[in-house]
Amino acid sequence: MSHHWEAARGLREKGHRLTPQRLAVLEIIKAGPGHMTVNEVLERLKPQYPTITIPTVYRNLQWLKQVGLVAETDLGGEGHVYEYIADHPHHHLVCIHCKRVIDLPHSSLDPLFESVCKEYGFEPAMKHIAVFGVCPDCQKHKEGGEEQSP
Amino acid sequence: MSHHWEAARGLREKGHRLTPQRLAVLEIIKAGPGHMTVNEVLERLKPQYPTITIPTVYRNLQWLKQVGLVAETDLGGEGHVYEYIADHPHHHLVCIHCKRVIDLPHSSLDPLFESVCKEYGFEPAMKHIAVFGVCPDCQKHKEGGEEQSP
DNA sequence: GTGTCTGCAAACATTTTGCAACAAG
DNA sequence: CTTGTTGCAAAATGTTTGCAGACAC
Repeated sequence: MSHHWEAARGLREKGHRLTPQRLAVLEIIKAGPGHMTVNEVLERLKPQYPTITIPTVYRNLQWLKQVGLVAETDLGGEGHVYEYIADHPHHHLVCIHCKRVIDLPHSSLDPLFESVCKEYGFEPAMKHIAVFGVCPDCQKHKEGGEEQSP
Repeated sequence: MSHHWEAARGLREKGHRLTPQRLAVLEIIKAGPGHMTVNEVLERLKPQYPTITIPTVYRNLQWLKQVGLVAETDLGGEGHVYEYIADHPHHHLVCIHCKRVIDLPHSSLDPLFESVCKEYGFEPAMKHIAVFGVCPDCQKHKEGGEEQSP
């Protein structure tokens, strides 16, 4: 449960400083259910680190994104969401009605990425893509529930 | 240069109110070069409508988006960008280095949209998708220009 | 010990809202 | 005339910054 510190250890060699807050943010984001907003990360951090503040969370999330351990995505809600991505990139289908998020394997994006790469010489660098649309359930009851968040 | 009012006329039938500001926003966004931020729209509006304000621009942009004449996208910069889309959807490749935006025909997205539709029963509803990555030029001089905005 | 990170407070930018006056239909 | 829109001011986010003290290395 703590061998992912090794990934962080490697970062220390590269001149990065491993503070408790950084490792805590990393653990939270790794353990968390899918993606989390900055505030969700903060709330889960507070029990262990009551003194932690939003700027620190922002800075550490940016840092984690920069070193490639975390992906930042805009799922259309309030603010960005962050997710741990070690080595198996995946993406999201976001229902614009019920706000449900369906995981999309990276392979579905491959054709797009490849055609973009071959036809335009453009090298996609997205760890996460959010495709907005209507999920099967909401297609059935199109006049049913607009908002079914918990 | 004003036959696109017909599109707007049709909206009046459906109970939408056609104010000068709305038509002005539509004209600006239609004439504008590609995509524009809210502030860019506002600035271009001001010469003709010195009294127009940000909330009005926001509201009218939302309205245009709702009636399907304008697409809203997050290109990663500050705030969203808006673009006129009558009937030929297209998408964007955004270079994370030089910020250049390359147009991507809708056909490149078709395989993705179809696979998502068939395999997940999920109906994509995105008018615009932004794919972030590195453009050919920036791949060549990888240590060259990070920021080459005007 | 040095240089970076944290925490605090405040600033910032973007987007939204309440409301009185106004204009489209 | 009736209903929806405008413009103004202000608020509500979400995110960033400056700085003194603390901490990793």
